Amino acid sequence: MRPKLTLKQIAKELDVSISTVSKSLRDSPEIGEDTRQKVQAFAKLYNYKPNNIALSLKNRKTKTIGVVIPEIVHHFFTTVISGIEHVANEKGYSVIVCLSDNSFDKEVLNMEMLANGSIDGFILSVAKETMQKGDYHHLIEVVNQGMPLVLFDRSVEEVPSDKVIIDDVKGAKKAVQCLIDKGAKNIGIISTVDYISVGKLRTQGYTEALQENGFNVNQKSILKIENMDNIESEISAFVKESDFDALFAVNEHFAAAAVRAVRDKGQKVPDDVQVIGFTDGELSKRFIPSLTTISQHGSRMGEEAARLLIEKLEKSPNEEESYKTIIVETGLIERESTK
Amino acid sequence: MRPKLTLKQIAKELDVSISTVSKSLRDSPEIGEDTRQKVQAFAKLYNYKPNNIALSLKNRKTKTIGVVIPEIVHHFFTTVISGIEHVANEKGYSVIVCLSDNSFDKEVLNMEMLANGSIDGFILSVAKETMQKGDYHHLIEVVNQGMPLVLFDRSVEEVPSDKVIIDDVKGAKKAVQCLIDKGAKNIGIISTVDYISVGKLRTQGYTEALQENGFNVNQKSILKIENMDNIESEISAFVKESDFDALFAVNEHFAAAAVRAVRDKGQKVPDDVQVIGFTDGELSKRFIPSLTTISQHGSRMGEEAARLLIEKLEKSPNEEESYKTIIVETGLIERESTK
DNA sequence: TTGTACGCGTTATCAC
DNA sequence: GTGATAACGCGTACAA
Repeated sequence: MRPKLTLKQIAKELDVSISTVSKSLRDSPEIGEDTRQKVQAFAKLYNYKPNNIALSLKNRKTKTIGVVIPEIVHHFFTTVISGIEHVANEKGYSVIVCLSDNSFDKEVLNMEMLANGSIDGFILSVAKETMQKGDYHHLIEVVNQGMPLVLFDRSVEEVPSDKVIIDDVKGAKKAVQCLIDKGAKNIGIISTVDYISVGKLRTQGYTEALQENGFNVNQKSILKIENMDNIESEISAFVKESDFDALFAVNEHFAAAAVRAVRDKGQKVPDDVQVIGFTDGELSKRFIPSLTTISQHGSRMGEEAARLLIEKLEKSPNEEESYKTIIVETGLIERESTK
Repeated sequence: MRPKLTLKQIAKELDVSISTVSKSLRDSPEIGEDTRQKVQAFAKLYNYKPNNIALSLKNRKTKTIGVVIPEIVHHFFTTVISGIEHVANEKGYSVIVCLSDNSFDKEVLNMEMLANGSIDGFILSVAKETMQKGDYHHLIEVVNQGMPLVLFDRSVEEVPSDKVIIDDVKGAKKAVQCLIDKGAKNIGIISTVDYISVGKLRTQGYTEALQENGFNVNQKSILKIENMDNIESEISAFVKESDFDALFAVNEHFAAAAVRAVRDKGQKVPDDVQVIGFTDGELSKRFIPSLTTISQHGSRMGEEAARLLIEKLEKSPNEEESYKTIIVETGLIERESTK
């Protein structure tokens, strides 16, 4: 077992001073050709790499991005991570991923842990419980400390920061309009409780789209799901209750469960009931029937968020502060679950 | 904007020495009651937290685990991350996640980046390209440097390290036996190319199970898929070619595509053709018909891997070296895609 | 051309 | 009881 090499060891080995070694490796012109060669050869031979921790301490920069997300099982979040990773690595940054499990306490804890020097900036999507409480002082705290923060997807207005979101209202309208265009008359929505911003906004888009097309909005056509534990039965009951000819689900799990509920009721998708989802994941693609959906471009959101963060990290500190909000366009992917 | 507080600043503010502050905060008995109170009050008020980077440098420990996985879109890997996160956070460790994108070069690069002081140990699943090349010297290198490494899922014998794997052969046999027990006579397997260890082992299990039951093994009943890009058409052609009454797929994407291929052929699942998958993900659960599958317990694998790693990190260095291999049992989850 | 000294933030050891 | 000093590994301004 051969432990990592340090400048000090090289210096001792070659019988020169530490700074000579350091300078040689950084190709400083102060150092003579021959010593430089010698040192570089030695370093290469024994595969010297500077210690990141020491560099971080010295430069007050870790070249690491902290990502905090509510859960990783939603395919959407994994695509976001993938996008973040992609541009981060490209620019020489590492990515620390922490899961809040949708818990306020875990979110706070994770952020404290990371904020104490481990990272240069945050990319975060707010936990469900945090939105429910409406308590954002841990977020505001980090930006006050001068640590850049980019919020994505589940964003909150109260926090002054860069944001990467999609236009949920517009996306939802797109979905509902699509259903209407295909002849739907009685459209139900399967959404989340209102304190989840995206659920609220998508419900709003649904409502607006109906109104703009001269439809009535019936509260019985709106299902708001609180937790993911037994969505099957909730959705099944909801579908049985009314005579829908189309359903709009705010995520792909809901959409898949909706299809099942329709079939359990003895109806067919898309012939009797059309179904449209939100977020384009593996499930939507592989499902039978494959699911028409509003695509959220998770990896692009991740890329944008990373770009935004790194831009802020690398700009000179005397530039004036300004917060951007990037709205990633949604798309409509038509597949088998609509006519 | 208020930057982070350091010991030095507290010392200056309170007009005492740095070491007095440090000791006070660590409740050292050498310090007088009143100064200690004063310092602690001040630190609490301004929310002092020691700088992780400085601690890492001092302690030669980062309390961070590096996880390198081939891809994150496979639901299996996300559950593993989730498991790792879980026990790591519990024991005060952070998790850095890096994606190799199944590329040898990215795997090497990521590992080098992390190995230079950023982390205390690795949890890794080998990239496809790496297995193909059979070049593991970057892995061997890190263990030679004394950095603990735990391999999971796609493990390789050549590397001396702890391992967390499932018994792929046994799992596959379980799947095939299940099909045979349910009356299947002509079973096809949809697997990956042989250099992916799990694909090879599961194919082996398939073969053994058939032989043990007195069936012939027909090479035309074995499909080995190289890349995920157009599995649909490959699987469709494979299914049309033969007259299978059951299919065993080595992951859930293959299984879902198999169901579709069967239906395209005009047959029904499970009535005409039974289908069984491997890995229990969202897709298998939500699919219609829901998919019978061999469960891989990804999050348990992650937990075991993290436990193994942390155990090694925290044991005294003079203990003798030994490598454990933990085999996580597979389970059979029967759902609608089998009779 | 090379080496010395300092600082990043922390803790441990030793001196006062 | 309190404070100065060294050390972790590195880079750099400055001195020789």
